[in-house]
Amino acid sequence: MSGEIERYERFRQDLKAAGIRLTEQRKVILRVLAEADDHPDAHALFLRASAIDASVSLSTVYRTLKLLEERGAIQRHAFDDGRSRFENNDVEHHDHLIDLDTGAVIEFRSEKIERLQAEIAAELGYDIIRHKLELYGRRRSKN
Amino acid sequence: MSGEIERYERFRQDLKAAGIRLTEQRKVILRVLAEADDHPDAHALFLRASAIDASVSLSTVYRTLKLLEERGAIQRHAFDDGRSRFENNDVEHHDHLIDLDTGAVIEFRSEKIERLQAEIAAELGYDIIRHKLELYGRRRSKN
DNA sequence: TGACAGATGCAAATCATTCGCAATAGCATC
DNA sequence: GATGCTATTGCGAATGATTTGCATCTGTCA
Ligand SMILES: [Mn+2]
Ligand SMILES: [Mn+2]
Ligand SMILES: [Zn+2]
Ligand SMILES: [Zn+2]
Repeated sequence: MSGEIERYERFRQDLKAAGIRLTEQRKVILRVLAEADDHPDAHALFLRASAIDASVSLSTVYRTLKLLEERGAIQRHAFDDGRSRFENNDVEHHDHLIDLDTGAVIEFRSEKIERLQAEIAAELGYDIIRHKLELYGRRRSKN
Repeated sequence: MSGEIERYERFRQDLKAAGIRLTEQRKVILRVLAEADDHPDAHALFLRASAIDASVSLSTVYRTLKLLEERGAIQRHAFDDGRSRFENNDVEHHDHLIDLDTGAVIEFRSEKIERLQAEIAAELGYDIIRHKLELYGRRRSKN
């Protein structure tokens, strides 16, 4: 992918601009996150980071994830498996369909659903700050 | 509410039919669940049950909740506060809007959204087994 | 009423995530 | 390039919700 380097640079700039130190460990984690095109959990990211630089600890992975989430650079998801999963936040908003058999996560976006959600909230007197839409399903048997 | 007793009876019948012992503790927990019209977590249910019968332990609340969930009698929700919340499963399917300021949980149902979800899944080659739609919002300021 | 498998309370174990703390290392300055 | 201050790190211990092992109790059915 060509976007990985830009993505990494964006992370880097953001931290630098905020006066946050760019440590070796953070660089590695930023790189791993920039390269990720899936929805890894903290442990998976720790493994990927460790492979590049064994000095990265799980604690620092957690701390960096929290930092980036607070800064809006990444998103945290809570699918039904107990762990938090993360993904870059520089992509268009989308929701997820989780394959119950394989665990595969499929992304989709429905303008209509997004609009309906806003309408429903408005009718109830609310503004939506964020939302969560997850479909859990099984591959349709082809008979 | 008039439905509470029927609801309690339904729980009772279900366990009995499955050859599961109707212990004092289970009766109390079933009653508390039958009376609940909110989305309490395990600890809240434990408090309500304890008030009726101090011999009910938190462990048994957890065990009973798991039992009822497995039997499809109650539903487990995982809103963004870390704990599981429960509700009777004998009501029409609905989704939730959570007030970020008060924690209030508002129920709603949109036929259109339900339909759209099924369509999207179908297009992706999937059948939806279950889904989760949660809106997190703030009361619209009235100016 | 008796027997016995299933259920309970309690404490200890899990599991993901966070935290305290002493040691380390960015980075601005000289 | 060396220095100093402070943020950051790794480690292990703490957390908080939930589960589990085990000795003891109790429904249920004969
Ligand atoms: Mn995604
Ligand atoms: Mn509900
Ligand atoms: Zn959406
Ligand atoms: Zn729904």
